[in-house]
Amino acid sequence: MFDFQSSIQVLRTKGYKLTRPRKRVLEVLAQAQKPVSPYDIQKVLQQRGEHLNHVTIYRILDLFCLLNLAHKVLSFGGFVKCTLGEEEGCHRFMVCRQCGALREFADKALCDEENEIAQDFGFRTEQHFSEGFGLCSNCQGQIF
Amino acid sequence: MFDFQSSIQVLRTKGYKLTRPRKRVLEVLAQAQKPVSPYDIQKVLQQRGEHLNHVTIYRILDLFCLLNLAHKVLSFGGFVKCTLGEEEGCHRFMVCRQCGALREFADKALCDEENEIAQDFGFRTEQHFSEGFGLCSNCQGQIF
DNA sequence: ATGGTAAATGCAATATTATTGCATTTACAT
DNA sequence: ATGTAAATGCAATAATATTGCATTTACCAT
Repeated sequence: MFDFQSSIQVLRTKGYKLTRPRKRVLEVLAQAQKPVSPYDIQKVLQQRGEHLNHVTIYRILDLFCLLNLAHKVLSFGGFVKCTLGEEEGCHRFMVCRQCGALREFADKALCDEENEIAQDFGFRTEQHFSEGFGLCSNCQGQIF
Repeated sequence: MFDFQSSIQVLRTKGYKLTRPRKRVLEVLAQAQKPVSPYDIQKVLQQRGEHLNHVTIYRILDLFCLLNLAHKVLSFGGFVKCTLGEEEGCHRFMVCRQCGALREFADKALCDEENEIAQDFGFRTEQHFSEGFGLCSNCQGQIF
């Protein structure tokens, strides 16, 4: 998961309406190479001659997060980005501090290890988020 | 790191003035059992008869994050909390979804593992954040 | 195809959170 | 004590987020 088409499937199968605004937001997320805020999304669509109320975008993003079609990330101001990961409750990102490029991944071993540590503190963890902050391959060579 | 006293040391040794507002914010962070927002901090201090301008609190928190005396966390709206961890560039939390209780920890093995995965994608990561979201020992027994 | 209906969106108002420039105050070195 | 850079306060403004309600739309049954 989740390209544009499979995201649409998720909406349909879970009984949510496939509306024009939802399709537009899905498109933007699918195309984005870095985290985007609700207002970023609005701007992008504006440029394509498509006006969406920001409230609508907020509500759509809430839904998408609920359905695991999108996530909020801490880096770059906690913006949102579509998920590429499959595993339930495991949402891991690496973010380039230079260009904002973002990759999502999932890793069960990491979750297991974190669960063990949590147990030592009496915690039972259900969701795992992580963000590695650094430089992507492109930006490593460059000098700024 | 970092109780109230050692945080004060960090400020002194790095040449930052030890002001009344900074001491107050440090106190609140040190006493907080869950992530607190800038305005949370303002309210707590208000109740103690101490008024701080919110701008000041924002600037103080910026500084504290820069000095690794505080961190921003994603859960509960990206609020801030003092750090308890030592390792450079490794900031891991577990957060109780019920009561907001938060524990910080650091773990080198996790960082190494994440670095390896990052390498496969061409990323070189410098900072690691993670949040495990679940239930603390207190809240596990309770039914809501 | 067409109409009924719940769901989704738009809009307006408002709340919350965050930032900036500049005047004033304060911690700290001398 | 006092000069000075650093820190804070204040006022204005920007950016982000939420709510209630009227209107529109997707999708179902016909």
